[in-house]
Amino acid sequence: MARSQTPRRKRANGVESRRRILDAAVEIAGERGYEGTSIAAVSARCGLPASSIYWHFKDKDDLIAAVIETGFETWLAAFELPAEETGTPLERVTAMAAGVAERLVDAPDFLRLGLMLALEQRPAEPRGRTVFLRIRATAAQRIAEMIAALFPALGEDAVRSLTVYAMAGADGLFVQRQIHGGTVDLAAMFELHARLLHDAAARMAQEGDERH
Amino acid sequence: MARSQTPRRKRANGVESRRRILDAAVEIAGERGYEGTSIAAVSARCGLPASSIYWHFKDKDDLIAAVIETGFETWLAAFELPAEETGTPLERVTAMAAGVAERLVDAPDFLRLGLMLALEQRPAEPRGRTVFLRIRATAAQRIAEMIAALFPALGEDAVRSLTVYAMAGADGLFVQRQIHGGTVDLAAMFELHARLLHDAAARMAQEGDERH
Amino acid sequence: MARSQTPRRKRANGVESRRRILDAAVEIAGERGYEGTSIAAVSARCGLPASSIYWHFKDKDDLIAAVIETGFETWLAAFELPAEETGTPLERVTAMAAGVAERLVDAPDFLRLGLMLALEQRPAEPRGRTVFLRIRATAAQRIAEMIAALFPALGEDAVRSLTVYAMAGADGLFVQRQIHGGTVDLAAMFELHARLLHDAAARMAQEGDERH
Amino acid sequence: MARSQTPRRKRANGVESRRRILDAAVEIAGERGYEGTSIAAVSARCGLPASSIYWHFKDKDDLIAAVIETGFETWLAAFELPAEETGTPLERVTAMAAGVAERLVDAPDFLRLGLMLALEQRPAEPRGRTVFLRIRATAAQRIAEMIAALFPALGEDAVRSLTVYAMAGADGLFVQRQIHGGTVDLAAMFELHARLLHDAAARMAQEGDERH
DNA sequence: AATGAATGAGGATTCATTCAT
DNA sequence: AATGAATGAATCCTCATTCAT
Repeated sequence: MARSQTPRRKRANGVESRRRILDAAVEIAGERGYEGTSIAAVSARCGLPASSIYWHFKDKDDLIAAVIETGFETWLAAFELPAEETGTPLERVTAMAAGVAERLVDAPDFLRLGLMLALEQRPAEPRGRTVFLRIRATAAQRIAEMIAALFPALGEDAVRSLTVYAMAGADGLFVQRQIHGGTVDLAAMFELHARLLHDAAARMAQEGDERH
Repeated sequence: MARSQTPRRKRANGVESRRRILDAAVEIAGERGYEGTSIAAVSARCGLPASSIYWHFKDKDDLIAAVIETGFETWLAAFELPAEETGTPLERVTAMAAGVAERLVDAPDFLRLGLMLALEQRPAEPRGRTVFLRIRATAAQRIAEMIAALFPALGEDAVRSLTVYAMAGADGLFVQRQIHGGTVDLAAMFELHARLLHDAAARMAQEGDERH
Repeated sequence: MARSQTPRRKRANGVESRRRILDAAVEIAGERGYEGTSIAAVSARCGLPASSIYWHFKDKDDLIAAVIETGFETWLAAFELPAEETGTPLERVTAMAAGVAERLVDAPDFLRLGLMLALEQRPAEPRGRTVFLRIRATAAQRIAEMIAALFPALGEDAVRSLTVYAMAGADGLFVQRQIHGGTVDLAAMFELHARLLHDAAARMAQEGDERH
Repeated sequence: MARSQTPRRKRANGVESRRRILDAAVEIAGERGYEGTSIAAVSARCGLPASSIYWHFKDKDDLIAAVIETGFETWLAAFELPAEETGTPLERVTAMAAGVAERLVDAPDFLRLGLMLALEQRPAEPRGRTVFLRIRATAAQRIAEMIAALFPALGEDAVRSLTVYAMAGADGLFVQRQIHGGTVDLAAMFELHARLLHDAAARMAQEGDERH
């Protein structure tokens, strides 16, 4: 009985701790990249001793990978899929782009980290990089399917090119936002991106048609 | 005569050494980013002891900044400006894009480093980041001027948007290339980028015209 | 049971380790001063790796400050206060001086370090210096009170002068001892110091009296 | 002829350079002690490259020793010896003390350095320390002779004690001045010191007399 | 008389990680 | 579930010194 007087708190709570560590880690890693993220810094920011971090994660690599994973999960969870599959192709491409733009505005930490990892080219690739690239690949797959569905006349190569261009635009606009901050109107830029992609797809579809 | 037989143990040659250090540093920093670049690694790759690196550069920060600076200089030097200012706007935009694409293929180290620095958001900003952003800003200025010249009907905002989009596309395509390697046909993608930019500019110019 | 045979490689014991580090540090710093004290040397003398020192102390500055602090504490603890407040002024001053002389003989490391720190005049003052000066200031206060109590006729200025002279004599004799070693009979010299101080105080008190 | 157009300056001038180096070195060493004085810092303060310092001085030890030597020379040079050997013993002791006090006020760098060296107790004694102690020894000799001359009745031991006490007072007051700055009125304190020394000598001389 | 360049040893400090409790 | 203590390897950088010119 005397025991339960000091209530809850400090009653070791794994889930909570794990979350706190991850929260601290995204912030730091999103600011400073993989190497710039020291366990000591994460420990300082989350208030748990470094050794506790090792109770929850095998090693730094594991921690960063988890950051990417859960970061992506929460990012995805925020998406309310438009579901209704109606409207002109332009409308649908634009709607999609608007969704991405919206998500991009306030979840930059995990994405920034991901991009940094993606740019690195070191011999022993961090697992977080692999995870991030896998996620990107499935995203690209999704985009490719959408393009193919909206413009059935497009050949495989055209779809591939457009997909690459679509991803590139998203990455690039994200980078612009990182660099120039609020100055860049992500919503407007993504609307432009959607429009240009749509026009390009439409033209390519037509050209492809004519050729046959 | 007999004297010059042994090359006399490391004849002091500042310029040469500095170059060797910078060469080693771009490679490493381009692969692993700022934090990932250890002075010891640079020392190992260039053959000079770490303390010698500090003769040529005040600090790691100074070294990285110099890497960005000279990296950009050599990058620019490789550009053969088309000079002849003729052709349709589309031709000219495309030519410009082709030039950039070409440069992007084989000078990725310094650019990758620059992008990584740009993405970082640490409290004490590395000087290299500042330098890189300054360079980018003048590049953006150049692009804006070109767009304004080719499409005089465009308003300020339109030029700004198109410039951001142009830079974003370039960054994004560079990132795609880093991630997917040779799979991405930079020349083709930049041609597409140029075309879309041109079409967008043309349409905006027309819309602006009609409004008045 | 079989288990506890090997003392299990360095059983963690914070308090013990901290003490060992401090012990090693006083010795070295007392011999060579602040800059002359390398963490590596301390590590070597106390047997703990350098990195362990940093578990116990934030920095070298922190370590040296702790050396001064605990050095002074143990030094003070060794004083058996005469308690009995009787005897002629001369007897009491002499008793006090004898006590100090005694302490000065065998606790020179921490004091030598303190004096060296006090003499330094570098822009970024080591924290140990501040601590040492604070301690000295309270010691001086104690001396001033004693003088004022024994010679109530003395004015403020006279007390201040005598206090400065008392401290100066102590410092100076300590220095002589450091330089000339056993040759200097600290006990005798401090007895002389006490006598002269007493005479000066007595005369000043008398002069002050006559003036009114 | 064309040669002498750019006049004097930079016309290598050994004496000048040597002086600049020494000036820089006293300042720095007087602030930070032996170990705290880096050749690089001296080089920065005097404007000559580190390698030039090695042209004028064999090594750091040599430089510091030279600092002590020349520091002492200029210090001594400033003394205008009272020469006239008249007056009561008290007057003469006081005059001497006044002279020392005066010199002590504005030449603290070299003395501070000397004291720091004297306090150090490291295995490999810097040559500067030896030099400083030698100088002190001759100074002590001078004092002893003066005391013996003024109080012929004093025995050897008494002279020795008084000499030690005289030096100790000077050192201690110097230290007080270093610590408390202008607050300490060196002139007044040295006058007190002289008076007390004189009284002690007089009494000792009398006691010695009576004993016989 | 002077100096630019170089260099190995050592400086303080931080790193990721482990382990006994 | 958590943590205080420890640790070897690595970090950046400064040190005193040398040497060819």
